Amino acid sequence: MPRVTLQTIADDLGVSRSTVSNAFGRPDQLSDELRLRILTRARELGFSGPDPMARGLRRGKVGAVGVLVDQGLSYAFSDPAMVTYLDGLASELHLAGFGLLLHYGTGVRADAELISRSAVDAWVIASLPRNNPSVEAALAQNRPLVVLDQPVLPDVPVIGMDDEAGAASAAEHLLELGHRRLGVLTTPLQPDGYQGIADSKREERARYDVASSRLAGIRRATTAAGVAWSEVPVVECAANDVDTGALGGWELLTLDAPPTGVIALSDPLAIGALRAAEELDVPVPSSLSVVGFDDIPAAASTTPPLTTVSQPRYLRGQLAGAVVRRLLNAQPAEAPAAMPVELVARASTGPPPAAVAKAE
Amino acid sequence: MPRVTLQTIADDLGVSRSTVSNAFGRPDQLSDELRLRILTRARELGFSGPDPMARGLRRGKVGAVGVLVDQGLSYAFSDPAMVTYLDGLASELHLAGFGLLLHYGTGVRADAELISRSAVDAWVIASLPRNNPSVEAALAQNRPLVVLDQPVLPDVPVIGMDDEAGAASAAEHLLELGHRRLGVLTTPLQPDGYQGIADSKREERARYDVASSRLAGIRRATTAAGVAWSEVPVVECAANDVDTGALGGWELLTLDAPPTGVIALSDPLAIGALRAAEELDVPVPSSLSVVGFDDIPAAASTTPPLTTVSQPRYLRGQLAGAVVRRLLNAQPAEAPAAMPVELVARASTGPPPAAVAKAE
DNA sequence: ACGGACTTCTGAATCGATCTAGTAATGAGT
DNA sequence: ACTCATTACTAGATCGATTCAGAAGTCCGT
Repeated sequence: MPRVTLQTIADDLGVSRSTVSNAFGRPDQLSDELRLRILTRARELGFSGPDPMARGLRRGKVGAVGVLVDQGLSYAFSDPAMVTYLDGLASELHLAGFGLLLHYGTGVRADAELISRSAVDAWVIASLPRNNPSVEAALAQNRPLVVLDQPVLPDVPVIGMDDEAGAASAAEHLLELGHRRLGVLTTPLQPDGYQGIADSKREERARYDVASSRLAGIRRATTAAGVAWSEVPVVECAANDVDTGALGGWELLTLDAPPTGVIALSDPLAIGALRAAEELDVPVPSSLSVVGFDDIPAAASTTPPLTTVSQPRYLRGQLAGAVVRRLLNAQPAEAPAAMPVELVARASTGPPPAAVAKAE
Repeated sequence: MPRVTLQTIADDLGVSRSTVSNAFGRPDQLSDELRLRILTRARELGFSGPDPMARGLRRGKVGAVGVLVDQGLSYAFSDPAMVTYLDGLASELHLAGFGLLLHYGTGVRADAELISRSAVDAWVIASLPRNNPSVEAALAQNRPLVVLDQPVLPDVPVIGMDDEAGAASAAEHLLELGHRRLGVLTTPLQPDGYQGIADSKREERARYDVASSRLAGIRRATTAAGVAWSEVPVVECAANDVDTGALGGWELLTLDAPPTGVIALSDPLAIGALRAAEELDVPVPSSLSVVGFDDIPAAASTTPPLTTVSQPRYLRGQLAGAVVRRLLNAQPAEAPAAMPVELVARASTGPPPAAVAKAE
């Protein structure tokens, strides 16, 4: 049994294919009476509308925006901040009639190949490392493309925040409270699963721009306050989740001279640090202050509630969608200004313990 | 500047379009030397491979599987069980070269329209209510289709579990411990945002098959044990998350005759119930037993660790992917057997308090 | 020197729609 | 009665690839 196409219906009804096409796509081009007859007969014949592929070819649009996410889906979606971004993105694009085509941005050759073969109208890169073949593949398609967070690419709009300033404000918050002994818990710097102290070489070679900028912000703030960067231990966590954060927290808190203030580059890591502190019987905030990043919903209900750098994530997702739409309409997409960040001071931070403060 | 196509390259090199096509898709059809020349020139001209749409039209495949999720993305992805399903699904399909095209399955007319217009090779319905226009739209495309969990549809393979048996075993577990006063916390029965006691009418009209089956299982078990179903309060939660679960938990625990055993139809709801118990100073498990459903990762580390009905979610996602692949290869997809379920007894359940047990 | 078997490449049909330009018919205005 | 619009529909080119049937050339064995 051959497939039902516009032609099938046209022949059946004795009208031209164009007319049938118009019945679906341009109701004003034919009489209501005929249109109704066509639609009815189409339904009877089991025709569910013009073939999306053929229409896509002719029109030059498919109604899908490709999204490249890091690693596995569970990884991407176990990060609450990412979920919120994607939710904002999806809602905005959905309104404009686009679906989200999810692909792994692993950078593996076969995956990059897949990306080249994907029928989409535009691409959104959702927080990937630099020098990623998957990203190259998406770029090569010469379609509109926007980046969420990272990587920073020439001539590509990035929807990001002022990571450096945000991180600096987190550090300044602790410094102003009197902390001199700081520690950092960072999200991965390279996609290689490394866990542990990140030396300066590793820091320089970072392939995640966001982590890079945040570290730079902290470095700037500490240096300005007279705290040498070399004395700030940076522990890299292999994944961005609470368990891994707890691991990193242990590592920081069991150092010979443990920090009195910890800056985590994400809330899950910060929550992990809180857990580590609890497990090690280090009271927060009296003996240890913890600052997070992103202000995910859970941040408000930790014990104690987490001080964190807030950013409008849903909004940023939406903005990314809006920029994609502009680009698709061939409107210039002035690179949007970085979104504002704001430190939300809750109860996980306070002055350092007197003893340590005096020892300085 | 016109677009670069196979023809552009063919003309440039003085070969036929077919040969250029073969250079990309069938390396054995031409000499290595010519192939290399074509590929090189193509790269120079900024050609990133055959147009996916055109290829899709001709081949009848696009390399994308549509996924219909309930409500918003954040809703779908705030459900850890769903994320795990999708992860398994994505990993399986990814191997076969497919991306996931996410669409909302809201059932709104405009959305259903979008679905009809989507270029995909197959559909996966990820846990939607019955009588959903979006599902109809996907079905109408006459493409391979599988359902994850719900809705149950004639002639459509469902990747599900034996919800009734699982729920029954949860109820039996409590009954065997001696509980006679049970309460149920259910996920939505209808997609209308209702929160509160679900009467029998609402139960009958449920549009979520999974919740329906689980309730039926509990009913069977309680009835068999001589506990009248009409005496088991069923509180419906408007959303499947911890906060909403806590709300429902409050409602159950502040009844005139509060239950000593609560069966939650999902782990987030169960965790919410634990929180409500804590807030109300009801000790678990000495005064209250709580059973969850799904065994999400968080279930093992609640206080106390949650007794829950475990099911292989990642595996089920993969299985769904495998079934899609079979269907795409026109192989018959014998409806796969329902996956095994298993009650994992942890510390959130125990015998009912003596006083209440005696009172019965 | 001839038939067969390869290898390498080409021509043309085809996938299923959209869309521009144009035809035929009807009605309105002068 | 003649022009000019408007409405309702159609013919045919087009989007950019894939693929099958064959053409042209090369190599081999007899």
